[in-house]
Amino acid sequence: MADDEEQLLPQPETADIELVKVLHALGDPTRMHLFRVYATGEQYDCSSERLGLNHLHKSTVSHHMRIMREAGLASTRAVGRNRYVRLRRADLDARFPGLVESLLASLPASEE
Amino acid sequence: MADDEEQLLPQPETADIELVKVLHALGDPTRMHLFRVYATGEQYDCSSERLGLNHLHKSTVSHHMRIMREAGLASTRAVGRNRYVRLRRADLDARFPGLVESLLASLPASEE
DNA sequence: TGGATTGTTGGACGGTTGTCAAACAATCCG
DNA sequence: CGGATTGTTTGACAACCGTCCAACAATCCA
Repeated sequence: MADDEEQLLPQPETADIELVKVLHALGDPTRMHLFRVYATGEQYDCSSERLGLNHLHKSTVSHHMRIMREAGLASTRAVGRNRYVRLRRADLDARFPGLVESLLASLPASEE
Repeated sequence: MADDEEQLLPQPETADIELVKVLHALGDPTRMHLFRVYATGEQYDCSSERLGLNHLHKSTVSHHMRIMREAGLASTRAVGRNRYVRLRRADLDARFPGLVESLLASLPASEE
């Protein structure tokens, strides 16, 4: 019954992204992992095995996605049954110049 | 009974500072406020009215100090009854180049 | 149409957190 | 010495968080 389905899930405006909320979102190992994965610039659907979250329940992953979206870190595009998530890199760079870059540079070479 | 009292409270080695713990510590409005205050480079004792935390109980302030110290953000020097706290700027810069700078640049001009 | 797939929502549960208050410890000083 | 000062520790409590499960909704496809 789908027409031309493709909608962006609600997210804060760039100007409304708060640093404390961003840091709170990143202050969790799972979401920090997602941040690193998303930073490749690619998009992922939630169940992608490339996310490396196979040990977590799908509802838990959905929960983390929502936290990151509401913090302004991630953008989610709904297409059919899938959700394509990407890092809001340009928006974050505009609001917090240099932050994402230094965060990525601060990550250990290998996570596991 | 004090001899030549001046001891550094236990804190993680620079190499042991973890990014996720740092971000978790900063993901709280009170500690983010302290981070900004400490970033001036000065030192403060815990009860300083310059901290702008007069609305919080002293034990609560002590609690936040401990979180920041254990995360590797702050260093506390005990002198007599006072605790002189400062940001571990050099250590943080060494471990996470550019991070503190971009965080400070990302803070709103006026907090309140 | 009807089963399979994908993700969200609600509830439940245990663990963590931010806060205050009271008691304590250490220090300073008159 | 003994009271005042400064900060820590412990306990309590409500709120929040990460997780799972079950139920649900929406979509895809045979």
